[in-house]
Amino acid sequence: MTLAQLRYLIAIADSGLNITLAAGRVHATQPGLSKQLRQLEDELGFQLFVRKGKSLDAITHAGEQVIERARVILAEATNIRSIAANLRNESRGELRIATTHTQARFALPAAIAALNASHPQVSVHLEPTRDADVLARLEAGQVDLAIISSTGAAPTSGIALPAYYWQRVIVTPSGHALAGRARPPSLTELAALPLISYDSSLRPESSLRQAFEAVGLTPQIAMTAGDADLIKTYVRAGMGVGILAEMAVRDDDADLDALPADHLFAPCTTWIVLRRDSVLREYTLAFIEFFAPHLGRREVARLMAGDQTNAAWANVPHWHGRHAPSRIQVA
Amino acid sequence: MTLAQLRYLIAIADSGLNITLAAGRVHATQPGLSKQLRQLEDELGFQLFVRKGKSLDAITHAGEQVIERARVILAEATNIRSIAANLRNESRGELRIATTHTQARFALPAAIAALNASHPQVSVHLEPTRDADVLARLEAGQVDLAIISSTGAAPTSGIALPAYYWQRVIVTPSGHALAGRARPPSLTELAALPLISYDSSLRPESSLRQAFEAVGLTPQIAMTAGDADLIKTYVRAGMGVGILAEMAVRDDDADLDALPADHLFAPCTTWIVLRRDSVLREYTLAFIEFFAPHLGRREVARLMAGDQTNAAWANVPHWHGRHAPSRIQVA
DNA sequence: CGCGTTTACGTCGTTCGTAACGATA
DNA sequence: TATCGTTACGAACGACGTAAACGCG
Repeated sequence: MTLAQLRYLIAIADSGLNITLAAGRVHATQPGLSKQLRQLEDELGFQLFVRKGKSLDAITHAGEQVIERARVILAEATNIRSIAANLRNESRGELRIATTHTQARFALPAAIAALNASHPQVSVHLEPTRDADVLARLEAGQVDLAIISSTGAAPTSGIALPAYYWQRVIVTPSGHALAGRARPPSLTELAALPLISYDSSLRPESSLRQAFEAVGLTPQIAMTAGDADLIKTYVRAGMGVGILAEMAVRDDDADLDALPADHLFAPCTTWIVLRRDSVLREYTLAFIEFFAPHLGRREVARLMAGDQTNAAWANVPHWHGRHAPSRIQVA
Repeated sequence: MTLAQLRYLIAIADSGLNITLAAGRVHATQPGLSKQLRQLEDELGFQLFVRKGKSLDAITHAGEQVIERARVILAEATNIRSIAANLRNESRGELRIATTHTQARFALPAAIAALNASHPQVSVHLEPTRDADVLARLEAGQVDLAIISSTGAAPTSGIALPAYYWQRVIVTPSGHALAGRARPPSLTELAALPLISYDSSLRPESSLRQAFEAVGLTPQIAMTAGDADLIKTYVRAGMGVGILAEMAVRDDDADLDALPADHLFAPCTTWIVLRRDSVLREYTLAFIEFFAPHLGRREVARLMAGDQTNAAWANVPHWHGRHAPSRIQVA
């Protein structure tokens, strides 16, 4: 058993059991991986994968267990290299972030630009990931940190640092009846309109859905999209009223009206999630502080060490606090 | 960085920074380790050890961190091999146990004999370890399980399974005044006598000491020894009254009188402690069940998974329950 | 016939042990 | 001078890549 064999094993598992693809990803040749996999299986004395003909068809039960352990080994090996890189003030490196479209499009650019200015040698990889898969990618070690939102409690896997709070807003075409009035819209009024929101609002545990159901209403979701830009496009086209994150409404949306909806829906928290026991590169800490200024090196170190005292929770800002005045109308 | 390099690194750290000794322990040559260590340091770009002349003098701060990570890596590599060995019903193996003298001498022999009968290919290594170091050796991966006693709460490091309860007994030479009476001895009476007990009873947090101090008495410890046999020897010699674990009093101590002391001292619990996230060989589970029959495969699996429901706690036996009638007089 | 895996083979790099050297107490 | 670590060297092993063969859809 060697570190290379374990690395190949993980690459194969993460490439959908396609050895050729995995070989490319680890910058090696396909016969090399094939042979090393065989040798590992020989040494362990059982199959890690189920073969169908010559191809790999599935992961063995024992294979799953081994892969789980191998991930820990590779993560710790990376940690050791991070310790070394930090110690020698190595400025190059990469930062892999798994997050959702809204974060990547509206919340992250400022922080990434700042990081790029202060650490030009760091290449940032934004990995677009479906909501449900973000934490899995983090746990699998495919990314260095995850940025994800939730209503209420922090994600249970990994270590979650609260970055900021945000609210939903109601978006209509400019001049829509809803926007002109003195009184903010109610849930009942919204339920009568065709709504456009994120894909995740179709899930029964969606906080949007739950807000309606709590008062016995069923929203009429005319359309969903994974992407705030798409939602805005279809709102412009008159397909319905958009409900989306306040970060997604910007100055260049002059042809849209945005109404606050914090009286209707519970606030959301955006979390930075880190792997437990991971050693962070210096630039990762810098990025975290750019993104969430209340999370300085000291606070992150304390939270990573498992300190549950909520000192960091006290200063979590609302999204507004850190950016140019929003276009959201105050009713 | 290779697994071998990390193994050598740990061996050196665990051999008191003596490379020659470490080389012997990993069955390799001294120049080999020396070179691999240098290569690892070159790759990481910093010194893992502080040199004094040619010798290793201390571990670097960064070295400590790397060693910590390397231990995790090696432990997980061992776990993978354990998965494999279990899967192929490998009957050979070794079981390394760190424990105190009393356990090794009086509590473990039956379980080890039973294990040897059912798994003759398993070689058991009893590692005599000072009380305070038992858990450190477990965490360092030098042993597979630790067996340790405490009054009250479970050890915090690792996963502690309660094996049995026990009490202290008062041991006197046969015919001693204390033993002949109708009433059991009081703390006040004991405090007036020269006592012989374990080394650990000198520590201020010792539960023996605390029992006396709770009622404002200071015991007169005439002598301590690490070893119940030594204590009994000096009790026989008339040097004083022994206070020791009930397991240490056996049928062949006919020339000693033993009085129960559970009305004076709080009960103790003996724990089996396992590393978190360790994969146990089948024979380790067998051993645990021999030693503590209420800890079957299912219970251990549940506790290892982090289940905090105290189902296993309900059936923890007292030492008496599992052995031939004790010689301890019931007052 | 294309895609993906395995087999075969030659080269290169690396590790390891032996032996000699060096430093330190 | 004994102990421990480093350097030097040669042999052997093992990994890797290229090229060709094999199976499968």
